[in-house]
Amino acid sequence: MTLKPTTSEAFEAIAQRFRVLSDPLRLRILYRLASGESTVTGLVELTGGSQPNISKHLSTLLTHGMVHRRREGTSAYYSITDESILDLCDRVCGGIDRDLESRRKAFK
Amino acid sequence: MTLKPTTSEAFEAIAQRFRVLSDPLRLRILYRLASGESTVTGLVELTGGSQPNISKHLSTLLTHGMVHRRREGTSAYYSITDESILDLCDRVCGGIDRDLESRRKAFK
DNA sequence: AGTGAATATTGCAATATAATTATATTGCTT
DNA sequence: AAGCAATATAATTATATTGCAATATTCACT
Repeated sequence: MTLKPTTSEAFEAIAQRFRVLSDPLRLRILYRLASGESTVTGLVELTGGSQPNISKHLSTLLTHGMVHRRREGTSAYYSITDESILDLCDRVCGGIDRDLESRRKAFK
Repeated sequence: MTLKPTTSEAFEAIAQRFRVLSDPLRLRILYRLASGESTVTGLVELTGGSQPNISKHLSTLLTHGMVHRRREGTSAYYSITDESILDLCDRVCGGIDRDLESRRKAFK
């Protein structure tokens, strides 16, 4: 462990980041953006969510600096700010995977 | 990216893990447990939280497999199940750090 | 200016989460 | 078995989050 948070502000900050990632729809959006930028409409079509809902989730992702917005005409193109965010998700995925695997072993 | 979640169950599962990590007090507990197991009372003293509150947070951490509980007498010794959880936190810390650093540069 | 398309915002209802207080359980020790 | 210490569980209140429906904004085009 290289960085050790001590103040409550630090813990709040970390918790907040995790919270942003704690919604399935936001995760879906991020994974989609991993393969390149997309418009709101594109994300609406992919996810099946409503336009206002997607828009709002994108707004929170933007607020927390996880995505970047490029405006062009009436469209807004969103992209991932920091690819390492997906590394995080990947690690969590791996953790779940290992967890399920070990439970599977214990089962049989 | 090695694992790509597709089903909504998968996204829910990932989101859920992030959600467990999205509370400052739970993070504080995990960081404390990084330096070895601890009793509930120990964590109460460290964090300044109330006993029932700490107990409940430990219970959710236990439910989601992030900590292990060892009972001994009237005491319960909690420890981290998987150290890699803290790697996650560390990465988030690093992300915040880089973020602040770049903003600092942009500022001056 | 007026219309339509893309995106953003707001108000509302439902649900979920967190902390507190009070109470219950569990296991020593005498 | 009674009392005490450590932990766990309700029940309650306050707050936050989510999604939907309706509305607003912004820009392009005629």
